[in-house]
Amino acid sequence: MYKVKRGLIRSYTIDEKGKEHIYMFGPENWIVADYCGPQEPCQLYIDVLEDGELEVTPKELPVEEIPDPDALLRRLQVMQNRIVMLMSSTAKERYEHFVQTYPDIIQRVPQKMIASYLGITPEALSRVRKALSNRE
Amino acid sequence: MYKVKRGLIRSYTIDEKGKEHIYMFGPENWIVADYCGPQEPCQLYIDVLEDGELEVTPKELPVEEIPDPDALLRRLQVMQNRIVMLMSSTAKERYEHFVQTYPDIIQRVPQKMIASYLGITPEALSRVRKALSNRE
DNA sequence: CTCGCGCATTGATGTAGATCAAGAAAGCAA
DNA sequence: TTGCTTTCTTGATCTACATCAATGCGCGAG
Repeated sequence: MYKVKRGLIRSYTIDEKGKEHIYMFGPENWIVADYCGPQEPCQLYIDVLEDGELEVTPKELPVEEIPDPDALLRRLQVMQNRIVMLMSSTAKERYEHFVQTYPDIIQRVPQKMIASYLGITPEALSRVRKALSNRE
Repeated sequence: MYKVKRGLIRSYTIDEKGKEHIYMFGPENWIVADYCGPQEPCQLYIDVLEDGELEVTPKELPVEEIPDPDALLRRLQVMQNRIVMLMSSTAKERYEHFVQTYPDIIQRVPQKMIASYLGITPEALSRVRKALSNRE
């Protein structure tokens, strides 16, 4: 469980076909963690995109001492939105939503990572962007 | 925030095109809630599939008094899996995973709801099932 | 029983986005 | 600067799944 003080990190999985899927970005003040059970192997990888400073919490911590329970609720909310979005929106809609929600992140990571976060290929994202910029 | 004592409930959204998307099923001992912010309108609907008994917690409850914080962590884990799955798996893989994970629910709800949970159409689910039963 | 209605199945066709391949730009090291 | 690597773009084709439409199958109400 990492709390980002400065910098930018990402967490992602690699599926059976070897493809990376970005699960979330962690800019300043976000908490990034792999919430897997106590014994099961975690399925997320985490790495650093921009140097910075992290605060690490061991996952053995008893639940009662979770530093910021509100953050958990906010996280649930974000994930809920993400699921609804993955089920009901097109690539274009998802991208527009991402731009609105995380305008700063767009500047800070390569497009292929945004594509990966959105669940589409870099090619598809490129075309979406083109379509949007054409119709101003 | 509902805790299911007996019975079966579901939560779902309705998108702009009027389509329903089942967000989760709530069998015995599950907690179902819409984790939206304090003011924003909730986006989930909840209704009952099998009569039973619910325990209701008002959402104004301060975070510290959340009855079962472990449940929140488990929930995060389930949602994490769901997101990864929506991004990386085909309809068939998602269905197989669902069957393994919730074998009982399959018996209890109509297929169209399972399709909706998986993010596919009932027709597509029907074909997936046919394909699976053909190759034994 | 039988009528009606929601659910499941099946087929034909459409489409968003994936995949493959090849260039063009943009970093970045030396 | 030059060259090398990585990212972005563009086009052609392919495929999983959606959509539309028709048919069959329970099942509950009358």
